[in-house]
Amino acid sequence: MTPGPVAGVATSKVEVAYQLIRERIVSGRYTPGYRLVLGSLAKELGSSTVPVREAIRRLEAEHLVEFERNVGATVRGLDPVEYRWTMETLAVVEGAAVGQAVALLTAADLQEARRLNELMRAELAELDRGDFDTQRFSQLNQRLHRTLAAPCPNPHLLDLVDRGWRRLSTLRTSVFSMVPDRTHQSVAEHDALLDLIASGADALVVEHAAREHRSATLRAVLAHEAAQAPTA
Amino acid sequence: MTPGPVAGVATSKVEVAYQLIRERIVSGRYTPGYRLVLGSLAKELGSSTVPVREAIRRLEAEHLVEFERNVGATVRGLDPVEYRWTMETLAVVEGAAVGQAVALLTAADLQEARRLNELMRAELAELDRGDFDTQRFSQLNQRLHRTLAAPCPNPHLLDLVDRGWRRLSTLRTSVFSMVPDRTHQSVAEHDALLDLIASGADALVVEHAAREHRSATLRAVLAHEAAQAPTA
DNA sequence: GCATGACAAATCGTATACGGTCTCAGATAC
DNA sequence: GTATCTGAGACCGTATACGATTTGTCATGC
Repeated sequence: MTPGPVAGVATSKVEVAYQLIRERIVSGRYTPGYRLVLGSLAKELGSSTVPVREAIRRLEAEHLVEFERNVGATVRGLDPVEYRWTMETLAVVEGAAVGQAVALLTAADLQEARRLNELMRAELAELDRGDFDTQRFSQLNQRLHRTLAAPCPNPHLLDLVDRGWRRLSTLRTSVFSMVPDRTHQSVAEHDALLDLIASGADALVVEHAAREHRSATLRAVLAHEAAQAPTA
Repeated sequence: MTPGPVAGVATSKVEVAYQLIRERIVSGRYTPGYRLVLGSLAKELGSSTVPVREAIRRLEAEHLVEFERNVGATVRGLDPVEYRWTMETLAVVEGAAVGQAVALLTAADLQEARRLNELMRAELAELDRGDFDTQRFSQLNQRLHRTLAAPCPNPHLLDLVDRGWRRLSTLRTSVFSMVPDRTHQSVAEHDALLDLIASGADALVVEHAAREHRSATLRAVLAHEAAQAPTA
């Protein structure tokens, strides 16, 4: 036996199923409401339903899927209310993570963050030419945020930040395509945040700025929603 | 079949196993390092290993148990490092929750909090008589904290707070019995925090105070540990 | 006496099987 | 035409079974 020469056995079927399903949710292949049928997934993975079930329960714990007894699992969407809770929580934990990371940020980290923001700015220049790639912009944005939070020494906090990002990634459309105004503001706020860090500002001040940066996005989205559907 | 007349089917075996094991961990019956053997638990519960396994994986997601492939699950302890990460994270999320709750706190909530703190103070008076009940003191402390955080409208945040508390409850000995000094300081800080809230202080100020209150406990424990075992 | 290897027991990981529950379509009564 | 009932199909929940992996023990060789 042993199909894979060495590393074949290292990962369990649960892990395989978990990675596959999660990737499909995060990448948008499975959109909110999509039904995750144990039997079908098991057949596709060449396994039984037991590992698939366990993987789905794990995704449930991360709020990526919804599970109803005797009915089944569906991909969870982010309704406006959930979006708000998630963003508020992310503002808190990401702010704290960045605040704790600031003392450990190296010059290289800061430079990388600036580079990413410049790439975002460059992408933004395409906007006038009608060749703006929202997907790429969002990806750069996330990488920048990750760069600033990564040195945080508290793994629990980083895990909460990761979970928040993952939930947001289930949104089919990027926030930046919904509220185009936020693109320019975002880049400008990144600059301000990086300047603040470079100036050696106090951790609490940086934390507050990072939190405000995310809260501002949330406020923009809420305002946009209110404008779209005034009869809420 | 159907041993229970009506409500027997409402809960799944997974849920039963989860509740049972969690209760035993939190109550201290299963101490850190205790091995959770699937077969034994299944036999005790009158079920198969499959639901027990799922329950244990759920507890793993909450960091209450540790799972190693092909080896098994053990109850997780809070080593000093883990304790620190947990307390730091709790300081952040609990602070934020209290900060968000402050605008929604009713006079009755505040009064209840004051009452609980007075009960703590009363318990403290027993300390000199050698009749101090650490358990009760800790319980009052947690109820007070819960009272202040509960009105926070963000369920995600409250969930994180709850998880933090649950992890801390796995400590066999209360912090207050380890570092007796913190008892008096804690009560005093509660008073200050309640005064701050009653004075209509800004949410950010309250948040910071709540965070500092918990951070102070962490610092006290760390200092105590350093004094106990200087050769770390 | 200590290291090394093989064997056995314990336990995990997953496939298969089957009973229970839900959903939905079609038929029947009004 | 609408509402209710009935039945079949799909799917979930869990028991059982068995192969795979780990761990500890004991014998063997140095």
